[in-house]
Amino acid sequence: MLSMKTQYAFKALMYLAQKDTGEPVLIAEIAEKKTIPIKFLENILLELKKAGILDSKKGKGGGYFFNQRPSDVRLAKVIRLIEGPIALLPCVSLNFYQKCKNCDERHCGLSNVLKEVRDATLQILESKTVADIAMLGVV
Amino acid sequence: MLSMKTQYAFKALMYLAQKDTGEPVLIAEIAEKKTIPIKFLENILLELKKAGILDSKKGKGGGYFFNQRPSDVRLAKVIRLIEGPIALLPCVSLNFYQKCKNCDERHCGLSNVLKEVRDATLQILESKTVADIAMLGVV
DNA sequence: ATACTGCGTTTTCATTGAAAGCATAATTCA
DNA sequence: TGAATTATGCTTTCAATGAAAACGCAGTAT
Repeated sequence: MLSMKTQYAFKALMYLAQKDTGEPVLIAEIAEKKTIPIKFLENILLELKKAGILDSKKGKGGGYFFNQRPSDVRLAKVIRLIEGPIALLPCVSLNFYQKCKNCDERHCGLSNVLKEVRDATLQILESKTVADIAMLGVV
Repeated sequence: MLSMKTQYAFKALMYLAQKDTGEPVLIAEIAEKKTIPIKFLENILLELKKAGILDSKKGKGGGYFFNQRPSDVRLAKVIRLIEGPIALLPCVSLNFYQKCKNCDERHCGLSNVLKEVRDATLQILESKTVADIAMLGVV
């Protein structure tokens, strides 16, 4: 299951994408509209900024806005950034690989199956973007 | 990512399935061969027993053994039992459904995508069994 | 200059994961 | 019957993580 943090990240991104105007949006506004604890949200938005997905402006008229186009932000990227590995085991992860003790991966039936799961999952999460999930939200 | 507990559960099940002989196997033997903390393993095996997957016998010559055939134990069942929901969000889970606040699921782009992920995942985890992953392990 | 707004650092609190300890119940075998 | 063997039940512990709250600093517009 995705953590609260990741869920909040998606809600914030969807909100920004739906507002559509390129104008900066206040953290406080996102927090209120999406009922996210404001200090927690600050953290999340900062991570998204450091990853190059969002950018921000301080002072009056400041706030957060997209640095990349929402249609360029793949869901897999957001999940890896906020949540961590997508795979179900470390020894199956592409981006966070770690060898698992006590199992020879070449012949481990479990990791073979979980690789299939990973690939099926990634095929979806790498093809869908923030723009996709924001559009459906508006319907 | 799957918890240690779930990984241990799979290791134990694979070990039992590979031994093949219907004879009871000591908790201590599984714990040693698979380097699993013994008291933790006791708990796990007990859960598997309560779920009807394994059975046990006390006293000399006792231990754990399969109650169902390994080829009847789907991976999805084990994960749901030990780990919990397979879906990435509660509002997308079949077996552990919970409504999520602040989002109308019918029109939520995120939950729509995560439903696709869930279905792709389940298609694999519902079709593979303990027997499958145990066989590959022996190759 | 000052109000506004994001940034940084630290602390807290509750929950969960991952065990360890110890006593009890069932079974076998001598 | 009794002792050894093995699983079961119940409680406690310990560390890590998730989810925040507190407080103050830094940049920007007017």
